[in-house]
Amino acid sequence: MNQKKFYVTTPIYYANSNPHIGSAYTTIVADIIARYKRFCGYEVYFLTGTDEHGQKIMETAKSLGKTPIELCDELAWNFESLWKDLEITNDDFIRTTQKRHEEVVQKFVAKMIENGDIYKGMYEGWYCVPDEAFYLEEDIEMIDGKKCCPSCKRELRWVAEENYFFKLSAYQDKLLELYKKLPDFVEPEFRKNEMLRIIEGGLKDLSISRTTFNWGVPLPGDEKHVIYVWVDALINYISALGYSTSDESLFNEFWPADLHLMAKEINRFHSIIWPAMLMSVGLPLPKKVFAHGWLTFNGEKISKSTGNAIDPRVLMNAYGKDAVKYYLLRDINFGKDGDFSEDGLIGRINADLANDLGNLIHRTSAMINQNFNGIIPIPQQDESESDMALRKLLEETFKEYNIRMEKYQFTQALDAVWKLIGFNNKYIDLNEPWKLARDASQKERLATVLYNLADSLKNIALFLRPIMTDTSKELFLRLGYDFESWNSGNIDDIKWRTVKSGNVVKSDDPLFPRIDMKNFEKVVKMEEKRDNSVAEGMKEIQPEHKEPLKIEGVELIGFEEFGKVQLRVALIVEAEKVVKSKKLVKLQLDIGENENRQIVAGISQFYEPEQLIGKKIIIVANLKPAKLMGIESNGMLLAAKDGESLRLLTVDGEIKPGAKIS
RNA sequence: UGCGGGGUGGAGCAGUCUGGUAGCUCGUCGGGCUCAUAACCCGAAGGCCAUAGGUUCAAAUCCUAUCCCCGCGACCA
Repeated sequence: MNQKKFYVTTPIYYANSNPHIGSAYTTIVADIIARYKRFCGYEVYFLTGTDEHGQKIMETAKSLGKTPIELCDELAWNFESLWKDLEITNDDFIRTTQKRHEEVVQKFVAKMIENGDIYKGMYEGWYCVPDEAFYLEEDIEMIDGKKCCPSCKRELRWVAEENYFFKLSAYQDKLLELYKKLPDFVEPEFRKNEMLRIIEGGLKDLSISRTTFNWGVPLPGDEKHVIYVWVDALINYISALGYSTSDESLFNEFWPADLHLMAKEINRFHSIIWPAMLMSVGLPLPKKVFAHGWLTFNGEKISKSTGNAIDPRVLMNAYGKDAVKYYLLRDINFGKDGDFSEDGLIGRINADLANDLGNLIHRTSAMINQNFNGIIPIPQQDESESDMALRKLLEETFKEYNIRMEKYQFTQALDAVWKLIGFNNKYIDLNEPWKLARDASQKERLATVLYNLADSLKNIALFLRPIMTDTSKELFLRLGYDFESWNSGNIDDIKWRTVKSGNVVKSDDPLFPRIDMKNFEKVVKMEEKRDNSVAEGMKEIQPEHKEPLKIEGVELIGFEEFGKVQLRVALIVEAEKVVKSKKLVKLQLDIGENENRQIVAGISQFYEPEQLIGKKIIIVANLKPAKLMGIESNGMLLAAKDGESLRLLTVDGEIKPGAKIS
């Protein structure tokens, strides 16, 4: 028997910060796809992991006083334990610092070298040493006949750093061919078009090695260089399968991948660079790359700086895994950007889970209890008009559900299931079983109606199985099945009149109680989370978890460290709006000791220039100069910001400009 | 200004590729039912599909131009 195979991957997440709802989204979807495919009889391999090399990780580790591997260990653990809590069914968790991965990376790159796709070149250009930045020829400013930095006006130096390059440009035509041959290679379609435009616009060779730091995989043949993180990271998809090792059985079984899932910002790496790399070493290409959209949270973009990077566990613990998963898939059209809001989640829970599904379960089991002592009765052979309609709808739902799931259109798949749920509620009204129950001659009809309803619940449980696993399982148990019959279920068990008569229905508390908004406190409070208290709440909710590593702020700093920041009082002498800019105001400051200072601040939405003149504000006096819209800024003013409003920090009473703050 | 996404009844969205009665959920209003979680079922009101041109027998859908909103970057050091 040649069993159908399916290999699905998430990106490996960068071990630079903790998982949030965004990374959870990708992983949850991958998990649902894996579960669905298994349900359909596929042998599935599902891979996720962490990306642990690169300069950023080195720097983050340093700033936390840890070694890179200590940082990675902690963060990898945080990811792994989150997936465990979410009951993600990944088959492997790969870390790029594992030996099994690093060895494959070296072999892979060695092969690229062997095939003549890597060459040593110069990464060169006009470099501003103080700014640590390269500038393009067209951006350079000419001052006194010298090439100068457009930002700080200092003279630029021609700098050349030795690097290895991958001949990505050589794969332009082959990639175009690939996109032409497989129109569905990249989805959604608008993402494919985006990639096509990038390819058509011309591909530059990719610098794939670095010498300025060493936290990475050494380049074979020239160990001064480490391999560029992205090249390193992408190879995880095959290193996890044991490619080029003594045991290639997984690789032979599952490669090429059926689906690489990710968010849109890293689509380019998967749709252009990765296929080119595989072409270079002569391996088959993945069958599909799917780049989904971004989530906002309550309408705001998710970012660590605004503090709304919610730990998914907070929501899962408060509302239940299934509810959150249902909401994510039902309300956010997979592929496009979408908003995750707690109100939306509660709305779905009440309308769809409590009112429609939960209530259907409850009323059905209550009637079976009342009329048949909880035993699922035996139906009559005949089908009434409403029975036939129910049967027809079940068959249509089955088709629609599978078509949609195959295309990763979860919203539409769930929509179809909920139409079926809705019709079952209507079916009850059409048949009025409470009236049948009062008429002894209608006992058989009553049995049929209730049997059909129980049968529907069983089918609904199966439809929901890949997505709402706990609910599906619980529903099976309530219908008198044991765990084993649920666990061994298969998509083809979704069939008309196959629930077992004689099973004893368990009546229990409502599966999804309604959430009464009046007496309910939301888990995420927009105000509080800004000061990190979500992390506090999280500790309480799940004390069994090791305390999550805190990357952003909160850690204590020493006095000396604070002392490095020089704060001073400054008098605003002049203020003018920067032309053509939305936010910038240029300020001339008196900072005492006969010194004047120019700074540029992004506050024009909050203050008119006239209001500013004469104000005494607080500035950071020893900040590196920066260039904003071509204007030099030598410092930064302090201001308090709360959502839409912003107020400057000032001093309480008279004090000379230039006074130091300590 | 670049790149990308979007503007569809009060709210949130689908439909746009492959033109042909504008659909779903929530909300509102009216009715029904009582097995059920103040749930369920039926009905109604409410949209010139951002704007202006064009193609067509026919445009939310195709073409052109414009306006507005969001994300990233540029200017939030």
